[in-house]
Amino acid sequence: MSEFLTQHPRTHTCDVLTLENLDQEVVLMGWVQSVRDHGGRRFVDLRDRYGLTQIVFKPETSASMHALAHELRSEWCIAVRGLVEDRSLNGGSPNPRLKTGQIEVDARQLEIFSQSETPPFLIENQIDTGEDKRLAHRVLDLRRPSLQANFKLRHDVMQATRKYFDENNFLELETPVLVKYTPGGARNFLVPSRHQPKSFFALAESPQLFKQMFMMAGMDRYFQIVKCFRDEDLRGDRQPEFTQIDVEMSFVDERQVQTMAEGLLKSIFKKSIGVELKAPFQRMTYQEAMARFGSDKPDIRFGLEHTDLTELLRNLKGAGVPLFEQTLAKHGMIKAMRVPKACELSRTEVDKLEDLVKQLGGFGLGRAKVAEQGKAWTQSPFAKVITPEGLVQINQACGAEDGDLILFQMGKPKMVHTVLSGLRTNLGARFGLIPKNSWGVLWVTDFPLFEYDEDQKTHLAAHHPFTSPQIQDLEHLKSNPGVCKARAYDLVINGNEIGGGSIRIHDSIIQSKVFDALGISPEDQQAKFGFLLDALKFGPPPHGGIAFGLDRLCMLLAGATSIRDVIAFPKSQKGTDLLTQAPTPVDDKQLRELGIMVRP
RNA sequence: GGGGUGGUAGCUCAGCUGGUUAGAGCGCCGGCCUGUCACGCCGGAGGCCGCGGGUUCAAGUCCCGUCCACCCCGCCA
Repeated sequence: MSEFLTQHPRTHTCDVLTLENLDQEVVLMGWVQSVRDHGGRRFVDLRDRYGLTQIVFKPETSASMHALAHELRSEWCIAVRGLVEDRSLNGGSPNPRLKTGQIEVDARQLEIFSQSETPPFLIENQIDTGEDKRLAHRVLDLRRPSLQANFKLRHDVMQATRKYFDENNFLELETPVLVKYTPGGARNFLVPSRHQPKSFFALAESPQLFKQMFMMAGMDRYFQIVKCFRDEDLRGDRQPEFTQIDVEMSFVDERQVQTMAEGLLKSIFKKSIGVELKAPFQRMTYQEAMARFGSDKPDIRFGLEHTDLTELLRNLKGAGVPLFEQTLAKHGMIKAMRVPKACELSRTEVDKLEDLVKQLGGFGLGRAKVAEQGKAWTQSPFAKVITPEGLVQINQACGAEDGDLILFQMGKPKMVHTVLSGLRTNLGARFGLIPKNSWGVLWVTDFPLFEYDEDQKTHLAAHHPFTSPQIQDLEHLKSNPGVCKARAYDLVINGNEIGGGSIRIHDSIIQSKVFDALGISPEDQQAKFGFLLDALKFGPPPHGGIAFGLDRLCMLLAGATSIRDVIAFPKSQKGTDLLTQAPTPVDDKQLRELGIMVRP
């Protein structure tokens, strides 16, 4: 039994003691950050969640404790009782970098709760350890002050969220995790049913339909901080299980959902990092975002905008450049990005950009350096063949002046946008064009309702099949689904998709038409979504909502570069848990019980 | 599914065109040290060079395969 825990409970945390506590007897508990042993003076930095406090062991205070302190090693868990002393009165010097740097605790009593093996890496903020090792020893990794700060921030975000929605009459309601499997969309994790052999649940990829049914049930305003599961390939900002702030409201249009979301974001930014966001947020249509930035989640904190040259060059019949002519003949797109001369790129650096282009799926990188008052190009494969008129018009369209570099990309629009926006992000970061401590927040609106899938030769829902079409497009649902726009909106922060939502369909006739456009037969509609269609028969309210990626939001607020730094126990990129080694095979007995046979 | 980067001591990394006994810094262990806080000084231990093949008189180094981590494309209604 610990004498400390029964007789001397903790009196303070390691961040609070100052000269105001002089001569008080205090009890601190925590981990040994470091030991500096001078023989007659032994210094220990004691660390807990809150901070560091220096402990000093002196033979004249306690010879036995001074001797015991000799045993101490990094990460041992200890308790210390002693008097708060002024460092500078003891022949020492204050440490201005520590909140508690004016004082030290002269230890009269030391208890070692537990010893520690030598940790595989240092517990300090500067992380220079491979991520696989950090994840394998996640408990130690989480002891780092920087990660502890991340999780404090995550807590603050969640609390701000709950408070905000509570104050605005939202109910925090829960939805099932084990749900009906529905094909389409993200791959589902499957859970075999023991009671219903050969049948499976899916883990919810989002609470979408349940929150809509809450609206139909008259709950009026719903929110939930909820885990979602998607069995897709991972990225730095994507985990197979992640957390959403999920919201749904009745009797609203886009603007009201967005205003509510802006209030939430303002509150979260204020309470977690003390930043005042200005609302309403900037707005941009999907079309404009793609045209100017080649992305539906543009980082608007810097320039390097794109120019579409397709029409211009079509009018000029390719302007003498065979590559342009071929692209136009194949109905491809030609876009350019002006890199101002301030962003100096050597020829070899531009050559290296070509590698990036290929990584992004492009074939090559057209280029031209503007010279002679915009009358000539150098360092360009097009320079010899382009018509003078074409050259001048391209320069003008791009706003390019002498010394500027124009980068070209042409082909299928999707590829052109992927490559050019990838280049933009890369160069923006390389030239430090992104202002520090700035927040590029915007709504992207007017998304297409459908995307055409070239493999399946069919239209798929761009957002999800319950998204309401814009009213002027209703007539095109059948005849020309490709032009229909959705009442959908994304919230983008610093080039990250942080949230997305829509106004939903509350009219069963329109819902059927959308299903028709998606090529889902009436029988399938009934089999897959019968419960929803049924609910739509009983007076559904107009409703809409939004969901935010809590992990991504916390990542941005924490200044982290990976979502894994704000998830306590994340998975590796292959979806495995390096800490517990999950997933693992299971016993035959278990499989038999579930009626499952595993292929060898 | 595809492309890229990396894997050498506990950690971070160096190791050239293949050539003696594979190095450094930090950490670790022992000793000394009464004012450190990146403490200092002296001494010491520590290696399946990711794994499996191959080429060669000789492989950390070259070739093939494979595993793992990370980044990107596809994918993520």
